[in-house]
Amino acid sequence: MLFDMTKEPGEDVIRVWTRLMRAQQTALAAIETALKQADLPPLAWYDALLELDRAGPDGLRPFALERALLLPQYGLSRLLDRIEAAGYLERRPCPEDGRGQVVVITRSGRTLRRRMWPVYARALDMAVGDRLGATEARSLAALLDKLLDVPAGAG
Amino acid sequence: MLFDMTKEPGEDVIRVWTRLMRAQQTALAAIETALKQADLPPLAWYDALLELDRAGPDGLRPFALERALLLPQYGLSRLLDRIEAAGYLERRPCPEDGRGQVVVITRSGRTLRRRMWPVYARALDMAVGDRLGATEARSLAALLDKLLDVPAGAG
DNA sequence: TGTAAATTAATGCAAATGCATTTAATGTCA
DNA sequence: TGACATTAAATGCATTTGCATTAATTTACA
Repeated sequence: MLFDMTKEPGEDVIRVWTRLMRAQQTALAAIETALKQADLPPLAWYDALLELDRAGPDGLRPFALERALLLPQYGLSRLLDRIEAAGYLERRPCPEDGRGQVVVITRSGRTLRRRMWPVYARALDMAVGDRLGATEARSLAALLDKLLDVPAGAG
Repeated sequence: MLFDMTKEPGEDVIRVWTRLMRAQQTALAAIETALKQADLPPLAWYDALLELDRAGPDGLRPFALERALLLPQYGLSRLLDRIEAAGYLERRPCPEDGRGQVVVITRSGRTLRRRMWPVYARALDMAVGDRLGATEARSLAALLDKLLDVPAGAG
């Protein structure tokens, strides 16, 4: 038999799942609320700007960003539309590939990211940091790691 | 000083946060995909139907469901619209409160929930159960608990 | 009792998301 | 080289979400 269709997730698995959903939702909501109250854009903008800032003046290809942020292709395309319209990034034609583009953060994009960070950081600390000791944080990170997709070549 | 505005989340806190986001997103996507491929409605429908099934023939008030499912008021109102339109629940006027309603699951709602469960369960096991040992699952659940809002009266 | 405040739920409208398709360029290989 | 498959990114359209407001009670209390 290829699959055991009758196997049920145990109590503990369900407990992990419901808490995972709720913990993420709660922390995310706290962070989004903090950003909104500070008149700042949503967290997704921060994530994108951080990647672009790290990438430096050479920028990033959208498909790379797509994978880094775990966004669907059309989702990223439209996120970039909005951030670009606000002036925080530029889309340039890609010299090496006529189909593609290179996305580069602007100066005001870097400024925005720096302004967002303290708000994000404080909310994150309240939602996560303050609730865990150092050992707990390390254990939790390690356990969550097991739920992430196994890197190619492993297994 | 009331707040230390300079405090930054430590490395480990950030690691916990990014993994929390990714683990939840990955597992949720796997479950939603499995449901969709089986031509079943989204997970939110399951959650609502499960609560209503548990509540039995007396049903539940929308504001109670709202809290159980952590949905915003308008979000729940519209989720109920859709599930009701599909015939899986009924909204009845509430005898004790003229403003409110009582939401009751229908027979076909109970059937749908039962049909969804094996699909949900198998996806959940692949995303979570199979990746954790029994001890790990218990530790993870306990650690995630610390991120949930402290019950009233504690602290 | 009568009036203000609070609670329950719906809804109009704008913004975001999901899906499928399209456009344009690149890669493959007979 | 030329046809076919593949990849990069955008977009039309329907669905869903978010926000603010509204409508209809019910509760509080002066």
